[in-house]
Amino acid sequence: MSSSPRLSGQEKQDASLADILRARGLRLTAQRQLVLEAVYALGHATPDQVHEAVARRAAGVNITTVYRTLELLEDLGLVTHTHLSHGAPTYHAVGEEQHVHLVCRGCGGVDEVSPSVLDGLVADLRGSRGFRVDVGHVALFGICRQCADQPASESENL
Amino acid sequence: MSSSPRLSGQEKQDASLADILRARGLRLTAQRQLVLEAVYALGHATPDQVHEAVARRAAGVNITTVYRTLELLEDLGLVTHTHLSHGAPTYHAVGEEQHVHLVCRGCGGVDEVSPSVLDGLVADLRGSRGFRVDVGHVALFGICRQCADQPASESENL
DNA sequence: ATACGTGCAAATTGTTTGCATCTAT
DNA sequence: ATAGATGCAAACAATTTGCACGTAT
Repeated sequence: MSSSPRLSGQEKQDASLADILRARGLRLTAQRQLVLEAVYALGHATPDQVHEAVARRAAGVNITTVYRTLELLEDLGLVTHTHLSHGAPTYHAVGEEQHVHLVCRGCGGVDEVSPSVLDGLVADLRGSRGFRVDVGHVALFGICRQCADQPASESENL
Repeated sequence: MSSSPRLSGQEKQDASLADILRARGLRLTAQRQLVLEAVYALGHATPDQVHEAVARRAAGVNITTVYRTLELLEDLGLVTHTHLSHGAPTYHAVGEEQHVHLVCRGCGGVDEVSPSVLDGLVADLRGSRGFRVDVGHVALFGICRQCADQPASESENL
């Protein structure tokens, strides 16, 4: 079955998923493929958003299964999650391009920048404290340029 | 209102709280004083922990009130909150010494370091993107030295 | 006196668990 | 066939809301 070295990205996903599951004595199911594909397709997503996406492809998949599957996939090292703003965890595929989130407390917008902005910090913390920053998990809160410019005048919303 | 320059820290808290509330036409209540004092005393605390602390001083204060009061105090600029690990918001007083949290995903421990480690990053993001990082809100996830050292062998804890 | 604040209970939202059934292997 | 996976409902936890009563001003 290793006779066809030409696989699409998704086929590779599914193939490695199958392998990884098999290596653990776990089963490959449609739901697990769908959840993994959804995470890849969405880039970022909360469990709820993943559920929506999956449901569009195959109605009837329970959100409970999405939770269980995300946990499993994370355990398998295929996805991770970050905590943006409030308590909403957002999942993304491991191996995706890493990025740092800039969350504006003014407008609520989320921007992304290259993790390279953290290089100095990462080296610093590692040297001084032996702490390895997980660059894929960083979310920085603050005020974006736009919100900083307008003098917080009509920023009142209800 | 600047007639008595000699006040204890707590008296100052209460005094300014009263002033700030009055300026908005809001009322000074025992609950509001207690919640603010609890946040100062605890340093960091989840709404639940604040509630516990308040309840020790005055049983019967409802957690609903704690939520509403924390929101109010944040609105007044007296406290802020950060999101550590999962979804637990932790509140702390504004003006308290700022610090960056290092959260270890291995052992779950939370360490604190001076915000000065972010100086370079902050300047960078401000220059390149106009984004003002809220230094008091930063939590960095990763692996601490101890967990990094032991080869993830017996790191299993139930 | 009067509007603001609180307590209590119920409603929400997000996530987890128990269990009978189903299915990949 | 058989252990693992899923769906459904109920259990949970955290937070919010509606409303009548209480109280700071």
